[in-house]
Amino acid sequence: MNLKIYSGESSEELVEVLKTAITRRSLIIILGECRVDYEGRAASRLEVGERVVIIKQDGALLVHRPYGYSPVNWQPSTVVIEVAFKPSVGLVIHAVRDKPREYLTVVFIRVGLVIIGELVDQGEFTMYLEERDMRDILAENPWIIEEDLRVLGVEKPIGEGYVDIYAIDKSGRHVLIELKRITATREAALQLYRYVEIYKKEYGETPRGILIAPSFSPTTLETLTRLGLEYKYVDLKKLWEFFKKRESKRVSLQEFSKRK
Amino acid sequence: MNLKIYSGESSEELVEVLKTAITRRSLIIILGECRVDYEGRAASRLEVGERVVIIKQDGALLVHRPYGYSPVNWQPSTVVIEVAFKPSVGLVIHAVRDKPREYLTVVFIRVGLVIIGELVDQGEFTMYLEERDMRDILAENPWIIEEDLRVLGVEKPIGEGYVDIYAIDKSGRHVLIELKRITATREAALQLYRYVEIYKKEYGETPRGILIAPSFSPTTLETLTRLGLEYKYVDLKKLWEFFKKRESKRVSLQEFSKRK
DNA sequence: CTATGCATGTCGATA
DNA sequence: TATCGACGTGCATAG
Repeated sequence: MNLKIYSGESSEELVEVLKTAITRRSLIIILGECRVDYEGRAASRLEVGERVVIIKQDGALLVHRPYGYSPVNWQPSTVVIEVAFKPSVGLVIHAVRDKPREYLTVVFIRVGLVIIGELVDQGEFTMYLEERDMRDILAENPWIIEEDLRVLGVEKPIGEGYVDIYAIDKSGRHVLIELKRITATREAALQLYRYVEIYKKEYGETPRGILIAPSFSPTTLETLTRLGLEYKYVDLKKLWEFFKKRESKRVSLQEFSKRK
Repeated sequence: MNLKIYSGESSEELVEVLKTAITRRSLIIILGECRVDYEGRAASRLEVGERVVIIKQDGALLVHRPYGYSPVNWQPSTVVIEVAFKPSVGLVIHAVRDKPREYLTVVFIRVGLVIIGELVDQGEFTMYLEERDMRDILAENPWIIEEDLRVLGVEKPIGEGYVDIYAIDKSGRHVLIELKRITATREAALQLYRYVEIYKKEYGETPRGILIAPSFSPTTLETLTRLGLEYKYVDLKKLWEFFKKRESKRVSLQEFSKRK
C-alpha cells in the first residue's frame, strides 16, 4: 500500500509533495480547513470548514463534509488537476473537467494531514438482483406473473423506448410488462401507458399492460386503474431464491465444462 | 481538528480505538485491505482489495476504491455501526440500517492506517442557478421568453403536478412553461404535454406549451413538434448575469438596511 | 459519440 | 411518515 503521511510541513513543501503525487497518479487524502468554489452546469460556493478531500488514482476528486453520504463538491475522473501555493490565499487545488466544462477550486486555509499512497484493488465486484436480473428471472419463469403466459421477448423496442417483457397470454392477447425493482411511481405507470398507446397505434391491437413491482404508491395504483392498466406484486425474496438457484445451475455447468 | 493516527497497532488495540471513536461520533478513515458484503434492496459482494473506508460523524459509511466518483459500497447516516475482531477472520465492521433494512459488512484482512478526528464544519453552502433561480429570473423578466408575456404565477398546480411558469401572451392566450436547467429530454416534453392536456380538460381552453432549456436533444425536438408544443433556447450565461444583478441588488438592500 | 434509462441512487419538500 | 420530483445526478449500454 506504500502510505506516506505528511503533517506539519510548510505549504511550499506540501505543494511539491502533492504535485508529485498527482503526476504519479497516487491516491491523495487531505484533511484540512478549506473553502470550495464550483462553476459549471450550476455554480456553488462553500464557506470555510474542516473537510476531507480525496483525489483518487484516476483523478476523481471528492470534497466530503464530516457528515452525510454525498460529497458536497466533487469532480468525476475526467479532469486535469493542478496544485499551487498562493502566499496570500493558501494551498489551491484546481480541477477542470471537459464535457461538460466545469471548474472546481479548493482553497486550503490550513492543512492538518496529507496521506499519499498507491492502492491496488483488483477485487471483483458482483451485484445481484438489478432490474436486469429481475427481468431475466421473470422471463425464464413467466408463470410467476400468471399462468400460461408465453414470453416472446425482452427489451422489445416500442416506439423510442423498450418494454421490459413482451408476452402473449393464454387467450392470445399481447402483453406489455414493465418492471420496477423498487416501489413503482406514477412515472412508471405513465411510461407503461405510453408503450401501450404506441403499440396500439403501431400494431392496431390493444395489448394488456402490466406493471410489476414489489410495491406501489397509492397514486400509482390510482393512475394504473384510470389508464386501464394491470399490476402485480412481486416478492423480491422469492425472486432471490430463483436467482440463487439459477446461479448455482450456472456454476455447476461451469464446473461440468471444466471437468470435461 | 484533533487528529489521531494509528499505524502498526494490533487488531485488538484497533478495535478498542474504533469502538471509542464510534461512540464519540468521531470521523474515522481506514486505509486497508478488505472484503465487503451488502444485502438489502439489492445484494453485492466485493472481493479483497485495498480501499479507503470512511465513517462520518453522523454514521454514514463509505467504501471507496482507489478510482471512480462513487463509493463501491456504502450505508447512509441512519445506521448502527459495530466493530469486532474475529481472530480467524479479521477486523469486522457491521453497519445496519432500518427502513429499508440493509446490512453492510466490511472485513479487513489488513489495516494500513487509521485516522480519527473531530471535524468542525459550519461553512455555509450556497448553490446558484438551480431550477428555482432560473424560474424566478424568468418570472421576473418574462420578456426574455417573448415580448408582452405576462406572468400570472409560478409553480401553478396542474392535475397532480406543477407547471413552472403560468402566463398569458399578448393575444390573451394562456401559456404553460416548463423549464429545464440542462438539456431537455423527451420526458420533459411529455411532462409539458400532460400539463397542456390536463389544462385543456380542466379549463376547456387549449393553452400554449413552451419548453425552455439551454439545449434540446433531437428526440425532444421531434416530440415537441409532434405534440404541437413550442420551445425556446435560453442562455444560462445570460441568466447568470441577471442572477448576479439580482443578488447584488439584494446585498445592497441588506447593506442599506444595516446602515439605517 | 449521443441518447436513454437504471440506481442499494440520495436528498429535500410536501401532504 | 410516505410520496414525488430534482439532481452539478453518475453510469452503462445501445444505436
